[in-house]
Amino acid sequence: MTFQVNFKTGKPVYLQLVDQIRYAAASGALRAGEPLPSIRPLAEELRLNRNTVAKAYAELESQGIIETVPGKGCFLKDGSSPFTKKVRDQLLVKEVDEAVVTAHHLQVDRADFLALVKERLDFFERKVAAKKE
Amino acid sequence: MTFQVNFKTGKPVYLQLVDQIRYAAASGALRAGEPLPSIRPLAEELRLNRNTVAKAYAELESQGIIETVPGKGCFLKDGSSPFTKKVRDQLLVKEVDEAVVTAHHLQVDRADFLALVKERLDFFERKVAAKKE
DNA sequence: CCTACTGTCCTAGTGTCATAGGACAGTTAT
DNA sequence: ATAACTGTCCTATGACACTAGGACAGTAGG
Repeated sequence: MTFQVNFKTGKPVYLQLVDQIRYAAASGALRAGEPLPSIRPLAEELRLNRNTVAKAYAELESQGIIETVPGKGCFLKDGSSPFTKKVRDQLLVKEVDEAVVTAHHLQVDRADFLALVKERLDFFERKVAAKKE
Repeated sequence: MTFQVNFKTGKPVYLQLVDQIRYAAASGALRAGEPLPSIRPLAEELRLNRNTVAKAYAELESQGIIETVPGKGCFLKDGSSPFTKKVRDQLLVKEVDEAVVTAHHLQVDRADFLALVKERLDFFERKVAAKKE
């Protein structure tokens, strides 16, 4: 659970944090019900202002990924996406299309692309399995 | 070749244009060597400033997708990605991972996700084929 | 040459992002 | 009750991205 932010990328720091926490949750480094690092200590460790970290957590809560309990802290929610199947597909199609369009411009053909997708699915599944033992 | 931008999304307008032109190129609406709409007329049609459109075109050129000829205009380049296989995979992995992580949080399982990816690949292939006739 | 078109550069105005610190409400243990 | 935590809200400030309009350079055709 070690995060890294970069000021030079142009991408807002709080969104970088959001991505990394989403990634940590999907790869099993964080599990449902576990507490996230407290805002102030994490901000100090990353040399950020507490408000920047707080903004990232607020964004994660609005995405339904974490839950904050007043006075206690923030915790990773267990599954149960708050969206309907239709909305979830809309969200996913958007991201999948971006990858497909990029593959086209990079001249990566269908077979190579599918192989890459499977490889990354395996990668995450292995990570989650390793954490469960 | 009709584009639409939205000021309320928070995403910079010039990046929305970049996405749409990338999409148009990948789906066959634009083909290699064809000229893109001129900056000023397109800006007027979309009610944007010329520089906003110009910035989108500059970004596309830096991505190796279009080519601008001084005094003449901008044209869609033919394939031949300027990146090595290794760099291309790095770029793709980043986008694929984002989709995989999102799928995890949306509780979409491996089979459904792979089916969606194949469906979108088919979708683009059909569009390109339809334009070729 | 001159006009009309192409894209580009330069300089402002506006807004967002990140920092900073003060104050507040809820929880927990002493 | 007190102290030490948790997250939250507020305002102010500096840096930078986005948008916008004027002026400029290259190209093509009358």
